[in-house]
Amino acid sequence: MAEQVETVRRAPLTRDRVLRAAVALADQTGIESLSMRNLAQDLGVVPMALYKHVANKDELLDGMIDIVVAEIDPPAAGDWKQAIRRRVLSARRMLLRHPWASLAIESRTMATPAVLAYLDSTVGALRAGGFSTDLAHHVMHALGSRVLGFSQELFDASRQAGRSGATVPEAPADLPPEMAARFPNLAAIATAASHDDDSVVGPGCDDQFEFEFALDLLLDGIERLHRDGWTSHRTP
Amino acid sequence: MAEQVETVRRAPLTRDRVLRAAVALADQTGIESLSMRNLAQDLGVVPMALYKHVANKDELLDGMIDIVVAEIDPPAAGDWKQAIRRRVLSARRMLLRHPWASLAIESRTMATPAVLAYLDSTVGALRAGGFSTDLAHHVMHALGSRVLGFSQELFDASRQAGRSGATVPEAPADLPPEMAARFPNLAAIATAASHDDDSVVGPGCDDQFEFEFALDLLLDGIERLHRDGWTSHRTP
DNA sequence: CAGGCTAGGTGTACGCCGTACACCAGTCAA
DNA sequence: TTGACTGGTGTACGGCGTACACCTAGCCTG
Repeated sequence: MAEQVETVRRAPLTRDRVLRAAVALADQTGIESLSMRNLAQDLGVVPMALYKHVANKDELLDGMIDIVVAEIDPPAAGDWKQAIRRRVLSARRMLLRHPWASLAIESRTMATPAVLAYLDSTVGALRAGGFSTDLAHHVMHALGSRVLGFSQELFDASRQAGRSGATVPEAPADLPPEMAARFPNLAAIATAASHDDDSVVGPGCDDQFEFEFALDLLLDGIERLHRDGWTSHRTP
Repeated sequence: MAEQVETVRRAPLTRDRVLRAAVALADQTGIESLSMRNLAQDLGVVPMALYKHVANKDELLDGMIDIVVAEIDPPAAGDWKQAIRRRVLSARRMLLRHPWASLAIESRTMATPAVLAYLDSTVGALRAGGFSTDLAHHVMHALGSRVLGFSQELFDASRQAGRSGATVPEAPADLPPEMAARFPNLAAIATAASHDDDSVVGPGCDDQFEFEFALDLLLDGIERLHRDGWTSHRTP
């Protein structure tokens, strides 16, 4: 009386099993050799079976990103500076564990829930530290591109797939109300950017300003180090 | 007496014509629809003809990167800070003109001549401003990931295609002598990193340190703004 | 128990991709 | 004249994402 007809019944596929297998495969063999066919083979299944659990390869990648972003440590209590620092370093460790992730994240349009949650709680840590929404907004841009390219172009749609250089500001595109409810801190800085400044030419998020803000922040710091004769050697 | 047999003799392909057509195509239709077949069609030629001018698609991408990187303004004379600032902003304008370039650059191993020349002359501007090679080295890392992801992992090979998380430092991998001669400033900071510090655990470029250096630079600047109640509004 | 619905795995097929390989038409040096 | 070399051609192969039709097992309802 054989328990099963002939083979040990394989555990049934689930979306989660598919995504985790995809992450493992990308970790081991690199993102460029992650194909639906290879992934299916890893799972002992025919390629088309995957499409019962993810809509297509893009959605698979989005799901993988959500999984690894969720690995970033939650924000710690206490001093905002320490909290942010730890958070960013945790994100970096995640990226080192999953070398494909950084490029994958940058190449997506990225509005996945886990990414938004990550950004939102980071903004939350800033605001808890007493930052104005205005400053928190710019700080997120400044930090963003450092830690993963995250949030760099979060608030405008102009980045889309390589549209020719037309840099029309486009719509302010603040979060839809359902999102705003789930991510209040993000909503706060998004709307802050829109209504704060009547003086500035267009509404929405001034990408150029953000870029120069971060750049000048770096340059001023660098100038200070230079002036003070900074060196990485501990004095002997 | 027809001048040509039947068709107006098409201008002969050259490597440069191929690369520029590829850049134009990527600008117009996005990098994801740049295929050897589409490119060949644009040039009025059969796909395989391209391979007489570029070895393969990866080399095509490298060539495209060289072309757009060469568009970045050369460093201006005078104040280092102004010079770097202008340079970085020029690079940014290039990236806005060629939206595909930033991802393309980050996904390559990137040791292409134009990229190295760009980095080298930037280091040169710093040194001309009196920076120690030590400081210039760290500054390049701090600036690097801001402007394009450039130089981020320039001096180590560990980034390679998604090798599993093994973060072995690997060989210091300073420039081969022929490269060192062409890019003296790069060579200076590369070797500076290797021989300066006997105290540090391993030789070579400490990636983690670079990352924290840049991060702390940002955080300190941010802290200062926060303390001073900075706001982007001009006082009314 | 019969019948049918549905979720999930299968098989085949299509059009795209990069590119290996054999070929061929001019041009030019010997 | 000849023979090599340069650059464009044609065919073909294996891999990719995925549309579409199919099958099967389990369950719900009568």
